[in-house]
Amino acid sequence: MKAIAATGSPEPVTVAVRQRSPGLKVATFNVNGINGRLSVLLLWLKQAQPDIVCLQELKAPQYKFPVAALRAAGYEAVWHGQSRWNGVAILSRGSEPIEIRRGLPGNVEDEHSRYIEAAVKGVLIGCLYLPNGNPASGPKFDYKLRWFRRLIGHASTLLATGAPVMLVGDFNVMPTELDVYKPERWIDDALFRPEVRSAYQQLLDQGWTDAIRTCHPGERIYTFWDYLRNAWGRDAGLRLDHLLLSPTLKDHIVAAGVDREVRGWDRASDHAPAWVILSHLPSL
DNA sequence: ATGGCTATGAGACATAGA
Repeated sequence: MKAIAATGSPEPVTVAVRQRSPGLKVATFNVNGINGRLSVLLLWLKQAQPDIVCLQELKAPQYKFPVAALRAAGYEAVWHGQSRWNGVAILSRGSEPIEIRRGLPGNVEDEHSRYIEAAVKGVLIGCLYLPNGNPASGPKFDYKLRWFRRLIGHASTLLATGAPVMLVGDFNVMPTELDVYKPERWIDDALFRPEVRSAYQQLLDQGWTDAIRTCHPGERIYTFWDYLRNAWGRDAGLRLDHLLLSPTLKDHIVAAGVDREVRGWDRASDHAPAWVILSHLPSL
């Protein structure tokens, strides 16, 4: 809301005017333990003021999600917790996300909490935490590839709806050499293996737009720095967290980026938040 | 190649992360 002084009035009259929205800010943040990281998350929410947030690696069972603290900060949430590992959530500022599904179709045996989907502020949001897959090769790598196949299949059905959709989260993939501080060191890693990069490319080929890369072609941008070996101090980073936009949304990109400084905070996650701002959409 | 660090759940260390 914005106060407008009506001209000609004897006194300033406050008129409620719907402020022109600066746009819809959608962010993703692998928090690496939502309870251990709560102070960092709340401070970042206050500073960054995202409208929609996808969280990964909650590392908390369903009942330990800090719903009250987030509500006090102005966010409603849907989440899929899991004890110790994984866990994903979608936050929405000032409105209730409408949960559409949890878990990807294609394997009822898969009990990892790695995907949740909700309708939020007129956009369909798929929040994902793709398996790490190390060591490659092996059963974990196979699981990663199978999970990726299921994601690609579901992504195509989402696109077929024609709705404004975003696939947002920790993809555990560096898409190109530009996304790795030292590509030759990562050739055989599950995050950079050709099969995985090619799967990511297949996703883009369906018609998805990588918001951060599109806004910053040719630029070295990272979203993750290992806790080990002073990776943050050396800027030895990886770009793992991505925001993919359906064709309807890509023409509305205003800006995209990474809140790098958050990685330098006390008790930081090993990931930094990444975000995109979309201009006002007709449907919103 | 290894180990370095950090989280969780447990109440020591095992396991996963990337």
